[in-house]
Amino acid sequence: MMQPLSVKDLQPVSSEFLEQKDTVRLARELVGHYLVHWIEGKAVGGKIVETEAYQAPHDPACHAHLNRRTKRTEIMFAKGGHAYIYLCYGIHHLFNIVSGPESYAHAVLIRALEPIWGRDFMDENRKIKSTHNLTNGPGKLTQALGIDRTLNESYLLAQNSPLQLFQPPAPLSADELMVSKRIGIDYAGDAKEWPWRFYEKQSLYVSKRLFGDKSFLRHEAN
DNA sequence: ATAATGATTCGCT
DNA sequence: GCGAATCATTATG
Repeated sequence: MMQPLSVKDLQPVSSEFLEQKDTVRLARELVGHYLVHWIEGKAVGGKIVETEAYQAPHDPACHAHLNRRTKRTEIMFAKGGHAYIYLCYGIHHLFNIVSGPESYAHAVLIRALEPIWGRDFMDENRKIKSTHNLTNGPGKLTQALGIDRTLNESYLLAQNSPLQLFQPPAPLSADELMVSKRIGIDYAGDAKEWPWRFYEKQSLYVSKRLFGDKSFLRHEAN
């Protein structure tokens, strides 16, 4: 059977990949990639299984809607590969990968992860029993990985970045992927219907599935 | 299994 | 002040 996947065997992503202008496509393609937070030389992270695209200027759900520049949104205008991490509901740190060329305020929210490396560290951070609840949500995964706003604005492609992104050994095929509307943006009018959320169909580590997969729900209850 | 609610801080009007 | 790209807990059927 397969050896456990080692970070050493993975290729970092390219700057071209993260600077592509089509951020919806990037969000789709990032599913299956690997995110690592290096903590005292140890890898903590896993496979990205759920993402959402946010794209100024025409996306009302994007913090930089209409290209509004504030202290908070400024980093979204940087070139792809920077981290945009902000505090949500006063409690949760949400991790985004800034994307597109410089001056394009685009980002991909990382919503769920399949835990692979540093499980002990994650368990300790999360203090929760079920492994299915470790990283299946944008606030949960940052807590598990120890990601907070001290890492805001860091550049993931820098030589010794504490946060790194790696390519999948093989790309995910189209039939392994699901598309849905984005979550938690009811205030965004029309845009709340846009199909800009992507997740791995059979993953047990997705935050919220579409209607109708009863067999999964039974599985999840364990 | 679904619904309601409190937590808690920051950005912005 | 208001509301937020969320989550855990509690209550109820």
